[in-house]
Amino acid sequence: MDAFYASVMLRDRPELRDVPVVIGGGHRGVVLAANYPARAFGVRSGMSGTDARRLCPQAVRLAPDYVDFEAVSRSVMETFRQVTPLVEAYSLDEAFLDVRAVRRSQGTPLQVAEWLRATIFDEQRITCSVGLAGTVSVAKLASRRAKPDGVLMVPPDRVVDYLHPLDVGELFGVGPKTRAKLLRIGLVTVGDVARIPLPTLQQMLGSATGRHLHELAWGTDRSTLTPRRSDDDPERSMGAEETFSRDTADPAVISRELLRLSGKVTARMRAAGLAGRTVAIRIRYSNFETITRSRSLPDPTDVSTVVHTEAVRLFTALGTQRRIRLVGVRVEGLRSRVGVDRQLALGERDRGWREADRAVDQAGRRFGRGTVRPATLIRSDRP
DNA sequence: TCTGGGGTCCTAGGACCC
DNA sequence: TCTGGGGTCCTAGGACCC
Repeated sequence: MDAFYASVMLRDRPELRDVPVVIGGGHRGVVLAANYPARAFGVRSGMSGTDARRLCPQAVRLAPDYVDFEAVSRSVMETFRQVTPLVEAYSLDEAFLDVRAVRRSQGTPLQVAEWLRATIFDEQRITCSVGLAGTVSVAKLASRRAKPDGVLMVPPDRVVDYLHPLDVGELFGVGPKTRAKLLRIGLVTVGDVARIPLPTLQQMLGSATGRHLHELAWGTDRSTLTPRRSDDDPERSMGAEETFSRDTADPAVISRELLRLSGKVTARMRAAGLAGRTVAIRIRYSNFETITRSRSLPDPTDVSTVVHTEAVRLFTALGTQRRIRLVGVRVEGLRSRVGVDRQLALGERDRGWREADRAVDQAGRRFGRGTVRPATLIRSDRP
């Protein structure tokens, strides 16, 4: 989708369509999306709200409506699946489709692309762009170049000619750090990188990363898709984090926030039927220095108290008195909860907290999320 | 008043095991 | 007397993506 969040929010606000609009970027926040008029002022997603206001003070600022974004996303993904089941959802607003096998039933890739764009515009009143190519990363590059509201095809025999003049930073997976590293040894274009011997790249970037970059430079990365997370292939991790509106060094406040985040994460895990063994916390100090600490438990858990206790233990072990900007809780090593329940019951390590969680989940489903929560979270005096 | 929140994958070193 | 090679798991950090 083109400027997804902005496009969705402007569907029913035609009067804002031609003026600069920024989604997000409130207090301590970053820009989540900017419409094209705002981009003309240099506003980009990911930039701090402060910078965006400096570049374009007259922009209209809107708060994101994720409920709407998710609804549109579901509908768009459904449209994709009308073409083929081989859809790899990459984010809320982006997916890869393998259309090799649907030529007879649905038409050429170009025809499929135009059908998708027309259908999505009819149903959701937002525009999108399509890149067509033989591999995931080249298709991704092509779609970026097709924006806004366009289609670009890069046939296999034209891939190398297309890629090699580009700046390496354009490659899907090459960010500022890698680009700078390559620049330091005089590699500017994708062609420069392609001509470097593979072992040299691997020595510089590590074996897997080096190989991957080499593939990207020749347009030979993967062409098969992994359609969907399944029970055999669940999410690897789930986490929640939040930036305080004011930095704090108060351990009670931090512990309470860890409790809130642990509850949020484990609720999502329980809803997905997942449990995990490794609890990780993330701490960002006022100077933006960010660290993680993690510990693996003997058995997987989805119990909020177990995760919170471990999170607090990890934080306490830091022994820090520094002011903190952000805390986060993440559970890694997720697997299906099937078979985990019995093991926990035998150990009785969670002493009824599992049942408490279940009751909270049920109350939440019936009366709204957060209806029942730990008493310490009722007085909401987080800074 | 600079710098969100949700993820994935890779690297490197050390412990540990056969 | 001098100590291999292969593998897994754990932890911390980092790069990248939307």
